Amino acid sequence: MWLTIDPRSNTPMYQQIIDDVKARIAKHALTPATKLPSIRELAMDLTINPNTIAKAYQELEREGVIEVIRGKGTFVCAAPTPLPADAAARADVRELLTKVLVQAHHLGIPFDEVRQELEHVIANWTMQVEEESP
Amino acid sequence: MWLTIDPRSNTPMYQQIIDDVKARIAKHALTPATKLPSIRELAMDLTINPNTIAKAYQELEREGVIEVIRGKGTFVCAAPTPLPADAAARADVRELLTKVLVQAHHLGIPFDEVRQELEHVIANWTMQVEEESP
Amino acid sequence: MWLTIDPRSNTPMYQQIIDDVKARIAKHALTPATKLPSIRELAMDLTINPNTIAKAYQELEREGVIEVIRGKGTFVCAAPTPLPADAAARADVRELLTKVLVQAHHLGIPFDEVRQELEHVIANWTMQVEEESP
Amino acid sequence: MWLTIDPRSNTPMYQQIIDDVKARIAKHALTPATKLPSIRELAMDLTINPNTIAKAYQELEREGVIEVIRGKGTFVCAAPTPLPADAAARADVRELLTKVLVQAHHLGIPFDEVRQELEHVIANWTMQVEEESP
DNA sequence: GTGGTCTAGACCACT
DNA sequence: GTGGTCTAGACCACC
Repeated sequence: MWLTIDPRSNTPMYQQIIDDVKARIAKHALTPATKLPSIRELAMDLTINPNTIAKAYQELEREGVIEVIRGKGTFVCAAPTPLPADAAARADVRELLTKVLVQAHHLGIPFDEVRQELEHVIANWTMQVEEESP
Repeated sequence: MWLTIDPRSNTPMYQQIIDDVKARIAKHALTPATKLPSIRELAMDLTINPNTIAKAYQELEREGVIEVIRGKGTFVCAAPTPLPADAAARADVRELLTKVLVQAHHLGIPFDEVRQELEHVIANWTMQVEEESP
Repeated sequence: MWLTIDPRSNTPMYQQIIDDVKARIAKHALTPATKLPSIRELAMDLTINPNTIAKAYQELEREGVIEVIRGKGTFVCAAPTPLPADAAARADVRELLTKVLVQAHHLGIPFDEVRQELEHVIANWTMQVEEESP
Repeated sequence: MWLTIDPRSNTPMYQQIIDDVKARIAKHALTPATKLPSIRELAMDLTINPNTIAKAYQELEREGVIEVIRGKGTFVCAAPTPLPADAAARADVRELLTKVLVQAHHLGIPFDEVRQELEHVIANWTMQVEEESP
């Protein structure tokens, strides 16, 4: 019903949870004010330690993605980032894209196909919510 | 004169070396058969432990990016990956692009701007070789 | 009409109530013998659990700030602390001021400005009664 | 030799460590590039769990106060905040000072004495490095 | 019920 | 040697 993580991945489990929640929010599969499962609940579900989920939730709260209300639960925040257009943010994205192109080159994929893949991913946005934690 | 790495970064130093070499190759700043600096040389240059560079070179060789010839030195390999168009490779790129879009969303950057940034990075390819691992 | 509390804050709600009442008294916005709203009344107003307000009132009574008279209501006490000048109290204030200066340092604010801010706060005392617990 | 914390305080131990390190830096008892004791070392010294210190160090790094160099240790950062004068920072200090004055009022300490105490604390800055974690 | 803190002890990655 | 992650299980504060 909820997210699936891979304990054997080289990216830590708490980070996988963070990434997955952020991905779900970006894809509108998780809307503002939605209540996330409680730490213990999710821990049981994933059969991992509650501390690991607590760490993920704390980091997400620190990033302003979710908010914790004492004794009530944790909820998805309203506005992700109301800033109009940050230069640092654009540089950040540019750097990520550079890394994608570097890897594409070493996989033998021409830039044209990267463009196509980007269009493909954008077109199917909000559709695939499963599978994004290798 | 050669690559610059940041010991403070949370990405391990050996990984920074790997990323930098692969980026230079992708940008044709390092062409096949080019000789890389020796481990000791580079270690002195960066004032870091030779073991760290050895680890990076080993991993690069394992990936088929460079070639170590005993007694001669280490050299950039010829063809990165001559496969025409691997499905797994495309899925790999698609996944990376998904992550970029997720982060762009949380930075408040619309998809249009991501497209623009991709074009910008492709247009300036092979030009900027400095600075991509902080 | 009355105090406003923030359930999102990391300081507990009952503590916010305590702080707010004490601040209002210190600023003479609440004078001795004034009747506070009843627990049920306030609970309805803030739409929070009556237990939370009861806890705050209990603590305020324990500190001698307010007085609960069964069947009549709760009232602001007369003299906060008539002691002339307690050494322990001064040490207490000194410690708090130390913390302020430490934080000011890490915010890049020189001590001169802290002095100015103190004068500013003292000058505008009893004027602003809203907003001091987010 | 190093900091002393109180396990029975209502402020969590990891927070006490954070506060103490920041206080020492503010008082120049800890200068940039100084190496902090290792997690295990400090854990032995304080006879508390290494995880608790790890949490404190991580938070301090997140705040930009210290920096971790993989496999080497943790060090005090150089510039705390080079910003000239932030309005939000001043408001932050103002809010803290308001709280100090509120408490001073309830302790029966007049504002004049608060002023004196502030001068006293500033005058003796960098002198007392012991005792600030009640 | 909720999340927050702490302990004990383990394993891993990096230098 | 360093810090980073995870587990098991405990206790507490808040609502």
